[in-house]
Amino acid sequence: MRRFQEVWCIDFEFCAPDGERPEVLCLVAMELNSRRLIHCWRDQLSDKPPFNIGPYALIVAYYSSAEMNCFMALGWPMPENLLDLYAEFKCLHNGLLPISGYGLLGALTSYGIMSIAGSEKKEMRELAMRGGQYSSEERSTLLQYCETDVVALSKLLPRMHSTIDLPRALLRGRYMKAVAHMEWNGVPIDTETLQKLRLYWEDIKVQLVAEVDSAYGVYDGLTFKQSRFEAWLKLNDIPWPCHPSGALDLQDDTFKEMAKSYSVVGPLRELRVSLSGLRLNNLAVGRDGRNRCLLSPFRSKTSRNQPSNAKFIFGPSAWYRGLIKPKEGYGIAYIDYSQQEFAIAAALSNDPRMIAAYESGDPYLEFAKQAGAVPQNATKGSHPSERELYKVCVLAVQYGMGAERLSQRINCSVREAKHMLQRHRETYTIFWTWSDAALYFALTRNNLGTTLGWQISLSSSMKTSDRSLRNFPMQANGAEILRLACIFTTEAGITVCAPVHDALLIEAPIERLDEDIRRTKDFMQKAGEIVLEGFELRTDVDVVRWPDRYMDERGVDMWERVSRLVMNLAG
DNA sequence: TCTATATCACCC
DNA sequence: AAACGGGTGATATAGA
Repeated sequence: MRRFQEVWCIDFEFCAPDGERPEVLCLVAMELNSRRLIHCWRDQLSDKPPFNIGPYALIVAYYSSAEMNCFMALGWPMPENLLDLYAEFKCLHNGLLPISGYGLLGALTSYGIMSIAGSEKKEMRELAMRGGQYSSEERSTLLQYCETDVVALSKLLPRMHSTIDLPRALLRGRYMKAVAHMEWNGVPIDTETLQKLRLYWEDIKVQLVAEVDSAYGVYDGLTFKQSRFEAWLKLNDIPWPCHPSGALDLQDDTFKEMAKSYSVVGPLRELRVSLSGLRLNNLAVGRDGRNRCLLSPFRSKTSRNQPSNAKFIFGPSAWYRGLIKPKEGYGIAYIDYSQQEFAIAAALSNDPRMIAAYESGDPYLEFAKQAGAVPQNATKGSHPSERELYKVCVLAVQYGMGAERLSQRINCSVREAKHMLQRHRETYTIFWTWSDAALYFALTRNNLGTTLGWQISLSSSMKTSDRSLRNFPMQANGAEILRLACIFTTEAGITVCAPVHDALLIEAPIERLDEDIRRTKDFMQKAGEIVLEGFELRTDVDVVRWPDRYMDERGVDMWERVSRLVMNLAG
């Protein structure tokens, strides 16, 4: 901290309706050396911050993506150095489950710092979210509350600072700035179609149920009644698999299996699949037609973002992505890492055969070759089913799947599944030795971390499975890599609409799109090289130019089906 | 009628 | 004891 002449703890109050950019209400800031305190209601804020944000100043905040969004709303440049105590607290206590959570109050509790009650905080947030005009009394209440958070921060920092790894903390701070950019940009949505879907969805569902359920009578309105289904099964003399609890097993897989022997349940299955999902009402789309929501950085144990599935366009089934559509004159590109976790495993373990498999361009087929399951000259076209099996096997290993489950998954005997998993062990012995060592390290040190310092601590109260620990380096380093990619791209002025775990959605005017894709791919590769000591990750890209819409291949059928029904209903 | 739990759907 | 990593969220049913 010595290098900083000024250390400013800051907090904004703001109003941010679903899908909209924030509207700033007020700001409180405190400089820690001089204890200088600044209070500003929104009308007192000019076009630049009332404090130093240059190279010798440190800006400290809790969940700073919100503060950076406020900077953007005010047209302010972002601070050079940003320290986010939320990210740091989460990193330091990840896996330890602090009793009051990972919010500011949780952090304060955890360090024994007194502050306001959670109920009061909630009340104040509600007052801020109300928006509109505020009486002078309300203004001073909000400013006062805002100050309590700043005072809390000023107490929290000295308690935490000796345990903070500053260079890496500042890197996480840079990511929070990138998050603000992405939240600010949002994803372009075809609002006309969205509106129609919202308008007619209930009718579509009713129509679907009416058509299909007349033959079964198991629906009550739009809800599937387990008890009625049970009665229907009895009536038709169909034995149905049950859970250990005795309840019917209603998984789609079970329906699929049963439909093979009892074709009469087929249409019911299709109906259930169609009705599942569609929660368009919560999708957070602003008046400007952009899908915008909290990305919730660092929320998962592996530090991935965890935005709300209901609000985020990449949350629900893939067919919803048909709603993503660039505005006139623009194009978008979805750029994702090819087999990212496999590559990370290869790079970190330095397993030569695994590296060779990745570098072949088709790791799954190459694994099948290395395992002797297909001839050396096999191709994706000549051995599609074998490739698929070995693909599932690779993914199974990444998640620590056992032979039992794998055999169900690929429809083979347990013996055969065991054999496949065994071949993975034999083919990638170096990887397995490394994975064993990582697990041993984690269990003896009660801690496991990434190249750039994200860590999980093991506690007796929250036992972490071996499978989680073995998977951690892949997933958490993958998250680090994507964070770096977000930092590089946003700082270079590329419009990033959203991060999706191993992918970025970017947007550009059509004439600049190819150039921005090229630059993004370069940045993504560079990000991988930093975390993986020079290992080169590949990326794939899907490009869409106005007036086309984005379409995920898994969603084509459902999209077309829904579109047809909407068209009929709209007349 | 509300809440907790179980189960399921979906994503990477 | 079970054995698929990390998640969010809707829904059905059971229990208070």
